[in-house]
Amino acid sequence: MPRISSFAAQTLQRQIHEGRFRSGEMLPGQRELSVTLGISRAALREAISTLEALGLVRCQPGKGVFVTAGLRRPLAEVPTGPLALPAQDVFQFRAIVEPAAAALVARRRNEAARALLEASQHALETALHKLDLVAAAEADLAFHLALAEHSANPLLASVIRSLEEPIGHSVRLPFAEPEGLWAPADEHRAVLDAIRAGDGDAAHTAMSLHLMRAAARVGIHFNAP
Amino acid sequence: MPRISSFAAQTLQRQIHEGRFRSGEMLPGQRELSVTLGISRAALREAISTLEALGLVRCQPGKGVFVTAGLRRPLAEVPTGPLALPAQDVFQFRAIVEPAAAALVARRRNEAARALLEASQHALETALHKLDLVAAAEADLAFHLALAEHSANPLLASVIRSLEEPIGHSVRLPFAEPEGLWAPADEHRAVLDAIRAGDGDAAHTAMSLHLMRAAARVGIHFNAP
DNA sequence: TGGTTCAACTGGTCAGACCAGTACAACCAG
DNA sequence: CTGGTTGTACTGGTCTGACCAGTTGAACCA
Repeated sequence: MPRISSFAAQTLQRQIHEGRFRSGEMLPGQRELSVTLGISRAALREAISTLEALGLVRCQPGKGVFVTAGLRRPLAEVPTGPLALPAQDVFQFRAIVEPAAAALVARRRNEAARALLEASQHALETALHKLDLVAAAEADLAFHLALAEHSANPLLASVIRSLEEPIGHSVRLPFAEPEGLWAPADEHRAVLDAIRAGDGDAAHTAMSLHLMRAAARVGIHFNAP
Repeated sequence: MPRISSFAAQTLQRQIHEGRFRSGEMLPGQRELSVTLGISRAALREAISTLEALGLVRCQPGKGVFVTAGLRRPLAEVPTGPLALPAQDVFQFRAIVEPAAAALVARRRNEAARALLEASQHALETALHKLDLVAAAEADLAFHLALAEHSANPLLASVIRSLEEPIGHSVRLPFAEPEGLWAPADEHRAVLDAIRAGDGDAAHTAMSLHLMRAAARVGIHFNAP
């Protein structure tokens, strides 16, 4: 890693990500910053050129260097809490990402993932037999989270994981309706069957159908993606 | 536009894309090049920093500056992204959420959204005409962000917004390839046409295709969701 | 009070110097 | 002749200190 300017670029990048410099804020002056970093202004300016090309900062002659990097708060920005997000939006978003996750899991044909999902499914059915709705909602959520976790896409997994709370809420909603109590379990089974068969398209369809029906059960309709 | 180093970066970009300097070749020495361009070496070096961040060029101390644009190179050598996310995962995730966002925008038939997207498209084409890759990548990213922002789903918008940097990085990658420079603009136009027509399915397909091709341009293939 | 001026910032550019690697040719000892 | 050493002329990387051109705001004067 020889190259002071690269090092400086990485340092600034990290500090921007860590929130040391926030979006829209001005960086310290180049003269001051070069002293702080212990490098010359020329090297600093090369680092800034790199950051500007990467779209993290923007220079304005006579004014300063401003951070333009996006607000780095994926989770904090999403209002969590049951009432913060319209259930319709949550269902719509889930209908976008979860079928994709199901399809990815199916195509992976991963034994461990399959076993975990079957365990969740078993827990859900057991809970329903005992009419333990709290445990059922828990197992239902676990199924969806496990699916995301084993999609082999870290981004997808992390996004769904970060939405655990609103998803948990939307999962709980249908259990408040006495009729069709077993519908979620049946629909999960369809997803599971497709995964067992390694059929990505079928898993996608099954999960899509599941979400659409779950939403319908609580009187929510959304535009299918 | 007053900024010698930007001008130099654009000039070199053009010369690389026009074949004045070919892939793998060494650029003239910085001292010589600065004289040729009529600027100081410091300014030239800032321009080279920009090109290196864009992945068009690679500096090797003691040897020279080499053109890497259009070279089939391992992904590891691609300029390091802000988050250390594999580009393949980013493209796969984008291929899940962005087509859905495009479809939602198309079905909304919102005039303001359409105008904003067309402005981004115009900015992209203008930048490409000037071979200003920094501005082009910026306009490209703006198009994708605007799409998410006007999907009318706050969750979708927030998730994509929070991934601005990895997305921005994956958007920049293809611009380092000299061939198919206009492909992103053409593919965006297809998406825009579908949105104008209010055809959600067509928008979904067009965006899906765009992401698949953009990934293919940098040698990345992922399982389509 | 209102307009002008001035000084202290900001980033942008420049010139010239030096260091640390690389490459290669010339050289000299075996 | 061969093989290793040395010298030298390149390369990019860094630093210093200077100056220019905008921006800003306070001090000043009409």
